[in-house]
Amino acid sequence: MAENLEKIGAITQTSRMTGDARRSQILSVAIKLFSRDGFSGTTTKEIARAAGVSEAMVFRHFATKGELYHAILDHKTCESGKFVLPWEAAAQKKAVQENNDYEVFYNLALTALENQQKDVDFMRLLFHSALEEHELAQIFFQQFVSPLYDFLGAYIRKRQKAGAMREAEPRVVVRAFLGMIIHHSLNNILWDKKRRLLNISNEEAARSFAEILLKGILKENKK
Amino acid sequence: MAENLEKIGAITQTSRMTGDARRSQILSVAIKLFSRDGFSGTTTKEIARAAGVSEAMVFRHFATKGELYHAILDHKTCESGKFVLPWEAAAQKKAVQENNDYEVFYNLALTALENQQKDVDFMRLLFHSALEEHELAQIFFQQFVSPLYDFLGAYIRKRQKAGAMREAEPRVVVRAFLGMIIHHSLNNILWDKKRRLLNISNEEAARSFAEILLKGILKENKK
DNA sequence: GTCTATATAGCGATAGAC
DNA sequence: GTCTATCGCTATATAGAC
Repeated sequence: MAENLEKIGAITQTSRMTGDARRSQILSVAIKLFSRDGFSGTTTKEIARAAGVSEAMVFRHFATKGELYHAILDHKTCESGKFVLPWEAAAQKKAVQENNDYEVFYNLALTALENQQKDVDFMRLLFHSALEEHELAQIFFQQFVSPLYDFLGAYIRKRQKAGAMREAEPRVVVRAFLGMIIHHSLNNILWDKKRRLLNISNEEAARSFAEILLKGILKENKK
Repeated sequence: MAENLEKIGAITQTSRMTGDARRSQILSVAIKLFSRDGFSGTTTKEIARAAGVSEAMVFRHFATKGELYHAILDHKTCESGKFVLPWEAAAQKKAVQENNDYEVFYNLALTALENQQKDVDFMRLLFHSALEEHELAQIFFQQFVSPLYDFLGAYIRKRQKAGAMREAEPRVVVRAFLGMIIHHSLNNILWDKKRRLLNISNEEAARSFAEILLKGILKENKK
């Protein structure tokens, strides 16, 4: 089913390693494989081979295949949680305070796009587990998506009260904006790398999306 | 792995059926199962059980598991191709001719959202196969997504030339708009049914998305 | 810590009776 | 057209030597 393990970047370090080193090495090849083929599409044999150890070693470090998968999800959710939350960056806080709408949306879009591009494996893992209705989807949802809705929703509400934005349900606006970003990332991951339907830089995408959200595409404002 | 086959709506018709009837019955339960658990996550035994027949019957109708999967994808791509293409509807053609921007985008969004809601199985199947890099993704892409970019892109270009829309790469605008729609559907399918992050009608969503795309959310047009 | 060898179960797929 | 029975294979997981 999965042929070329070389592409996985299999570490052919066959010499003896410390427990922890081996453990994280197994983890790292497993991430690649699970993110490529999903949980049931990946075999422990493949993982062992890609890590350059016997299957028994995998089961020494992780009692079951499911436990290995969980370890990855935990690891990834934690690690990503740290670097993905864009609104905690200093620049973003400043933009929010100064009501610099464009900066707020542009920064968010750009940070998200870059992070998603940096960790394609995590994106694939997330989608696989969402489809499989694995708990990662829920954890990620609670830790990241939900707060993001709150943050952006609150900002929009503030700007509406200030009379700067027109009336519209903030959560719907958030969904629209996140939709542009995530759908674009998803396209990049799943199609565009081969099919080149749309080939633009992250900066360009972030700028376009922020402008569309704020100004729309019509020339005349016919409200 | 997959416990409650009852939820699949397993047909417990055990009496003798005609070949075609049995074939499409197997197809229909297989659609449910594949869309829920993906290709490698679904076993032929489950399919047989859900269809109320023996495994041997499944293999009489479909030589291999892969062939069954293909039959589903073909079937679904065809069937959906017919009803999903929104720009062929009369109302949509009229709106395009009359340069009724709002109607064009609203109709497209609403049609897409309704179709996607009608056929959740197909959406899940599509995502599974996209992640698995199955050919359905490519077929669907060529038959549906690509023409949609062309259609909407051409409309936007026309309106830009007429001076009604500001300069912006049409394909990026298309991506932004489709992003809102598809991401919203995806959320409905994967999360919202349980978590109720955002609970709005398709009409409301289509209206909001069309308005955001066309007018943005700012009150003043500060170009 | 790592291996080979193996247990056990479940998979896709087939044979042959009815 | 449908079944039971079973094959050959591969999956996860374990035992025990080094």
